[in-house]
Amino acid sequence: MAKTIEVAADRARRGDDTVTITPREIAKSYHVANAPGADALKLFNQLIRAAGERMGDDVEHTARLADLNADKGTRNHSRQHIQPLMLELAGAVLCYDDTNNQRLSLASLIPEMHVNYRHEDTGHILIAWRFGASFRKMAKKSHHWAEIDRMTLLALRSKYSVLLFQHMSALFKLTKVDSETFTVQDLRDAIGVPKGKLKRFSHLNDQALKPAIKEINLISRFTLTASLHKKGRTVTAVMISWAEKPAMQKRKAKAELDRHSTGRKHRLAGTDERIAEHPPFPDNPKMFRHSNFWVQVYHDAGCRADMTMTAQGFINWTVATGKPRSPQLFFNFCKGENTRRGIQ
DNA sequence: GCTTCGTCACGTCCTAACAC
DNA sequence: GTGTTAGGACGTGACGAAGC
Repeated sequence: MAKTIEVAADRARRGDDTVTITPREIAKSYHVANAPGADALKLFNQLIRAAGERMGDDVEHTARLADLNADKGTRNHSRQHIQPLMLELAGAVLCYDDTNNQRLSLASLIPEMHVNYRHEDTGHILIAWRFGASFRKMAKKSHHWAEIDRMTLLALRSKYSVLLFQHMSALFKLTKVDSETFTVQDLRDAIGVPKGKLKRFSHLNDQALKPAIKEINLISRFTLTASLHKKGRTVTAVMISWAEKPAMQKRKAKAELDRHSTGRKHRLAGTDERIAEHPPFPDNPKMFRHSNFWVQVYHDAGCRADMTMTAQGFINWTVATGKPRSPQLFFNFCKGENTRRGIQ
């Protein structure tokens, strides 16, 4: 079985910047005391990715702040802005319970970070950091890796969503299970609810769990469902199950990811009906190939007919029939194009 | 500088289940 | 039957970031 750092190296060689390879132990079997906020968690994810196959080495890693800022979904960090995030990461404690060896470990995630702003006037700010010894040891030994969809993770807004998505990403690639049951305390630990906060389950559910699941379901390629296990009226455990979305829903999630986050709250609540759920179909067939969303539908349908002619055909068909130019109808139209044009 | 929006935490009220 | 405890729904306010 490939080691985590080998998989990270492989992804780096292939230039795959859509995922972050992380030790599954980090994504799942640990929890973070003094859990940082969403921005700091995203920064941590970016640092893991920047370190890549060297995440297990006792070296000082470096990255340009401009490169970190280039990721869609991150705030445009300045030196002043990144300092509190570094403080949050420095204060976060990794709690790892190795149940096989019955050993509980507590360790700093990132004990050392530096900002080199000597050349700030030219826009060159350099971030340098070392991962904590426990993290490095875990990364080196790890044979289980989690593939975390970076675009999705960076688009999430709350820390509860980020931590839940990170935790669940460690499970998505497992084929034999499709659910995980948490005790209420385990769930609090997994999503980083501070001690003494959201004391009642209803608060935890309303303010952390439900919004996190809703947000993840809107923009990721998986659908999460939470079921409550009760003893009487008291919730004793929460089962979270997951399923990969069908192609059409994945496209909707991708389209949401591509849209600006402003107004996402209303789209989550379903209260903003003015905003279309997909970009309009191009009026000019020659412009069709520049519309990523519709080109993706064309490919998903397995269409091998000429792209411009297919777009023109679909426009003609909607004009003749009065049907809407919806993704579902275009998907069906594309599927029929191979047959109509005699393409095997 | 003001407004808007989003996150987070917590309070209140009502209802329902449980223990005695 | 009654008191206690917990859940659900709803509302409010503090705070910070982004947009204008």
